[in-house]
Amino acid sequence: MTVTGKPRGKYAKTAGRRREILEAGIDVFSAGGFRSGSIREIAERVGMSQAGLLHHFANKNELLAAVLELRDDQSREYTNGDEENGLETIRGLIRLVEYNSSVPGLVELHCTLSAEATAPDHPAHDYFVGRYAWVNSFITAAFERIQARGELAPGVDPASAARGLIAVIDGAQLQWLLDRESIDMAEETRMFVRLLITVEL
Amino acid sequence: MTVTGKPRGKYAKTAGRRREILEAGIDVFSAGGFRSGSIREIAERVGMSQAGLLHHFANKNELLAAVLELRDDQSREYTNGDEENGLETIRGLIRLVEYNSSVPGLVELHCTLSAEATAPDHPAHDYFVGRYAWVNSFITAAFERIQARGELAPGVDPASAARGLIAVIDGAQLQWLLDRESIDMAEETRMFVRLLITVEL
DNA sequence: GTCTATATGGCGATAGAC
DNA sequence: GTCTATCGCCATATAGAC
Repeated sequence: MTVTGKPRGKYAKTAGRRREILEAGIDVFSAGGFRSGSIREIAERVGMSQAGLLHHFANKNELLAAVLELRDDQSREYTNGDEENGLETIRGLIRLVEYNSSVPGLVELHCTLSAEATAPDHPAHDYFVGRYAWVNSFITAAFERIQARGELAPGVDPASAARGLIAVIDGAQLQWLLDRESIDMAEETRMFVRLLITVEL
Repeated sequence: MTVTGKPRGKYAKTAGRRREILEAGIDVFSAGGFRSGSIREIAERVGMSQAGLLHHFANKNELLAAVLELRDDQSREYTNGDEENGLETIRGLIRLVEYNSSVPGLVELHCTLSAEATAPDHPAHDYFVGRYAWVNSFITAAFERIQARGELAPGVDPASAARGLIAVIDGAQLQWLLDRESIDMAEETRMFVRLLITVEL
């Protein structure tokens, strides 16, 4: 949605500032959630006043939307695997989980906001509902291709496998955030996938 | 921790009042989380002033602790199965998930608060860390007994199975709260358990 | 583009009357 | 046991100077 043609002149500085704000926004919303995180604190982190921040984003909701968009852009790079090969899609997902272990802030952001957003009146509710529906159909399609090659364990339904895989990933994140020594998110994910397929992962 | 000997006289009314407050607390903390939920709103729901509520609970944190304790008391009844039979313990867990489908408020409370409490400075952080550790060892022990009877699928580690089962349950709750039509929590849990064992569930 | 100042309102906690 | 009143703090958003 960002205008892409003009990153020069004084707009370059503005774009940089916006980016700084979004990074700080990830940190603050990660730790306190959206409702309790304050744009004041985000502003202080980038060394400006709260009113100064609101020059770049009309209001708090718009800032949240921009934060979510940035997060999406970043993690989408990981899912760009071979679209034809279902197993490769799943492997890409596991690589994403592995990468997530190195950026606790992003995991915290997702976990905190997705739970908060289960409330129907939350400003990110529709975003998360849509996102889960999309991810679900994406992973279901991958398992369907795996099944078509006869590599899905007998009695396993692709859609159910997708829901289960997403659940395992989210649930493992929660356990990991509560106690980082308690679980290896990627390993737990691999364990689950191995139960679902008949070939080497 | 409640004094159990004296539910008569004027204390009976107080105990009833406390209970009312806790029920309303579940509703409010479910919807808005602890940080954004206000004791003012809880008070209004039971028809009293905020100061009146604070006669029963010294402060907001103490109210949260009491809410969590009540929730624990309620769900503990479901885990009282046959301690010797590992599979029966798992079945009890699935019955609990089934029951949860009928009380969205409790699911919301757990999902919202556990995510919020991943922040180390959250007043319920220690509670959730301890609770997950306890549940984990409880379920691990169940899978160990299943394994001892030769009913665990080959190559499955009891501790890993426990972590995975907890993850599936938590993750399914999140999907269910975001879209109640998208998933059957108990069925998804059963699907996972069937992958882990070699006998009928 | 960033600031100060301010309007407006919600919060938790306490003091003290009844 | 419950209330009203109030204190002190923090929040978002806006107006207007520079």
